[in-house]
Amino acid sequence: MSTSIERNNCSECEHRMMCVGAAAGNRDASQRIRIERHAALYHAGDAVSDHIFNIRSGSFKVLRAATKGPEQIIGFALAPDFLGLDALDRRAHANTVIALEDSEVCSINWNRHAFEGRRRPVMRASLHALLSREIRREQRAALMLRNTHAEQRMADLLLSLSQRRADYGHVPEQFRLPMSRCDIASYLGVTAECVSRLLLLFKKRALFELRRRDIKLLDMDALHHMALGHAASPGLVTS
Amino acid sequence: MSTSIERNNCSECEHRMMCVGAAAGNRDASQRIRIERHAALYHAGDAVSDHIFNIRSGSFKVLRAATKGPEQIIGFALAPDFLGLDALDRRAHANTVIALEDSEVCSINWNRHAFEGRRRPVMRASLHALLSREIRREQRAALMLRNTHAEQRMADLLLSLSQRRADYGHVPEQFRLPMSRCDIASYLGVTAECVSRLLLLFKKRALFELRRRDIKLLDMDALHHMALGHAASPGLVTS
DNA sequence: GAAATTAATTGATCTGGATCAAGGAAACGC
DNA sequence: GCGTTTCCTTGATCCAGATCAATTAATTTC
Repeated sequence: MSTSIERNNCSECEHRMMCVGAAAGNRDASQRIRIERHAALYHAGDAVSDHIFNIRSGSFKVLRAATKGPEQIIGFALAPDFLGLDALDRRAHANTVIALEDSEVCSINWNRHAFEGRRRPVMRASLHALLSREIRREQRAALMLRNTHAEQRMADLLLSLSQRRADYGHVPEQFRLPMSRCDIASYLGVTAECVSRLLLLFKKRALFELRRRDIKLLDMDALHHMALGHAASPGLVTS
Repeated sequence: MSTSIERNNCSECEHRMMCVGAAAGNRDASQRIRIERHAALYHAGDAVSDHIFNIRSGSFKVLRAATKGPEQIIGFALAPDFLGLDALDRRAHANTVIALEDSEVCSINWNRHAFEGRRRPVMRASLHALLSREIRREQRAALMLRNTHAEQRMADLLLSLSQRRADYGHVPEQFRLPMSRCDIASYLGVTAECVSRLLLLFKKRALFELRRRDIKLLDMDALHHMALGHAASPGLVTS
């Protein structure tokens, strides 16, 4: 459960096209940080530095230390997502971020690059864009949660994960779920039992193949249809 | 259903302490816009100008034109909230914003003030802060929706409305709900019937007085307790 | 101000998912 | 390797909230 830090040369970084750090054109804009599975990038209550984090590889869960009972997962972050955008004006983080697998992030001093120097319009535009996009992403997540049927939520999550892989240039229909069933349940606002049964049901309907955490989507159209709330067929119990 | 526009002098504006427009110190940074009840500030699909909107009086509902069925409400906005923060990097709005009562907003050209001139650190800091805060607000809304029990969600909404009034310097326990039961239902992700029954139940438990849309919170502690998921007593049916 | 809409309430029934309760299967520790 | 822990699955029951159906109360409209 340790982290290691090293210098990073943004101008040679493979992500420079989509990274604010690189947009600043600054060679030492960022540090690369390695985080082991189950380790935290930061905890709720930790002091906020002027840094945001860009995921280079791996995945994370973002969670709120629950007032009651178990942790509540408020999101999953995959490369090339950003973390820490919700705390730019805060002294302490409100959420905890845990690596779901061995991961790497770039740490970017946004404050320095946004304000220092007289003109960095690209950089600033990127930061505004990032923040605005993050707002839309959260809105979308909330929309998903207003679906009363767990089926719709699950379909939405799977498609979202698939889409994000596609955006990153990976094959969208086959991947490994980095999170546990329990994490999925918490994110969707349902119980773990419900997740288990839903996955079984979806498998029976041949929407995907699933073995442990390896999934291969077979019928994306049906998933899309389902995510929009058109109940496909009977329910959980019936089949 | 019309809107009227007039010039606004930020330096004399009563909201200048909490407004980015005023932080820019620019006299003609903003326009004041009056919007009648039921009129739209903007519709999904409308072109995005370089403006964000600061609510000076009144209230709005933010909704996504639903793919299926009726509209889905993704949020309520009250003075002194901002609108349009989710579209800074977009050409078209994704959401529609409708006034719940006759309202006034200031329209602020953020792009101009963020980039033009060589130094407006306060202004930029404000915009970043606004965006970051909006992300946290959305995260909080999503957290509310992960509560499986409608009771918790309702309690959370009422407290949120109350809190926002308190933040704005108004009396927190007595106010008028600007939105319909139907809007509340959509926002909470439950049916209108459920909202109606919940309000009745809460009233029976003496958590508040309610006549039409005028509410007076009596037991804020109980509401807080409930919002955290500690079921107060029996359920909807029993009492 | 009466008719026509629309919003809100109330009741009865049904069901999806929670909850309670065991088992089984990987991963982890030594 | 074996035991331990954690994760996941499966079954049975129950209940909160959806759905269907009607009635009542507010707004609009003319």
